Amino acid sequence: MQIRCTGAPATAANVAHVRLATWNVNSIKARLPRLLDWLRTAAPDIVCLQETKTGEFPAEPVGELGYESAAHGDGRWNGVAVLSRVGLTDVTLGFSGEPGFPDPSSPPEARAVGVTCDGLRLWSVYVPNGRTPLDPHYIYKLGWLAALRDAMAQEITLHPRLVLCGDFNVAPTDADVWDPAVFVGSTHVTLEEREALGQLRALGLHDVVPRPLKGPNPFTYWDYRAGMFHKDMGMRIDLVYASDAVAKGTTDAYIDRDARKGTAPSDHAPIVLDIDI
DNA sequence: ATGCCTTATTTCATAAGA
Repeated sequence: MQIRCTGAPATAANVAHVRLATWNVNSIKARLPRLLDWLRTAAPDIVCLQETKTGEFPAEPVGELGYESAAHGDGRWNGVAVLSRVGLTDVTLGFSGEPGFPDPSSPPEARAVGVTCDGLRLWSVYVPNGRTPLDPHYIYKLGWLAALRDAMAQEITLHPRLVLCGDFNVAPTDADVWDPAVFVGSTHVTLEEREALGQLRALGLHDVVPRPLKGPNPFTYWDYRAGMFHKDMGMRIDLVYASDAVAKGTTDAYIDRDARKGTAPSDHAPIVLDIDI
């Protein structure tokens, strides 16, 4: 974070700038070369990562670029992390009341990590997929989101500058999928899932919709198959939910679709926010 | 053009993704 000293009177407070990103990398191991390249060019101060898919986070190579890291991983699936070059403290792995699978009392999976970076409280989350509305994983997804809501209700009272971001595996509206008709009867678009997002927003969190760099759709995910990216047949399922203070200070938010191109991309693109505080 | 699926693992087959 850079501090711009204007020399103005004390009533005009100095403005701190931070560039924040969130990106489902679909394996940090497979994506490490692209992540490192992207860190150099996009120059984010803080990066929330999802689907790292490892218990052994590559702290050293990202450290060489100046980033501290906090990682929560459990092996083959899931895994979340945060990188920061503006400080990284108060790391919380998972949240109070977080359910597991198959039973809520099962050990929680590695799907949430909370950190504090230079006055911002951040949560990087990877919400359960749900598979289908008739699958036990769907009940798990709804229970996980309800527990997340309760945890964030506490967090926002403690941290007015709160950002909850990551892969929510829910498209907030029909405009957030390339063809709503295709998704009838599927997970990610049901009323219950969308109401769960509404419960998060009811806490005072704002859906910061990023601008696409091409075309009208703010999609963040495109299936690898059948040239979906090239036809812009995607979904907006990666979300940034920001408290008032953070949302009001956001000067830009965009989807870095270039990161979805080329050799060995993730199936998700990063969202980048520029924030003045 | 951006180009028609990818990942990790119980690895030459499977489960999972959304």
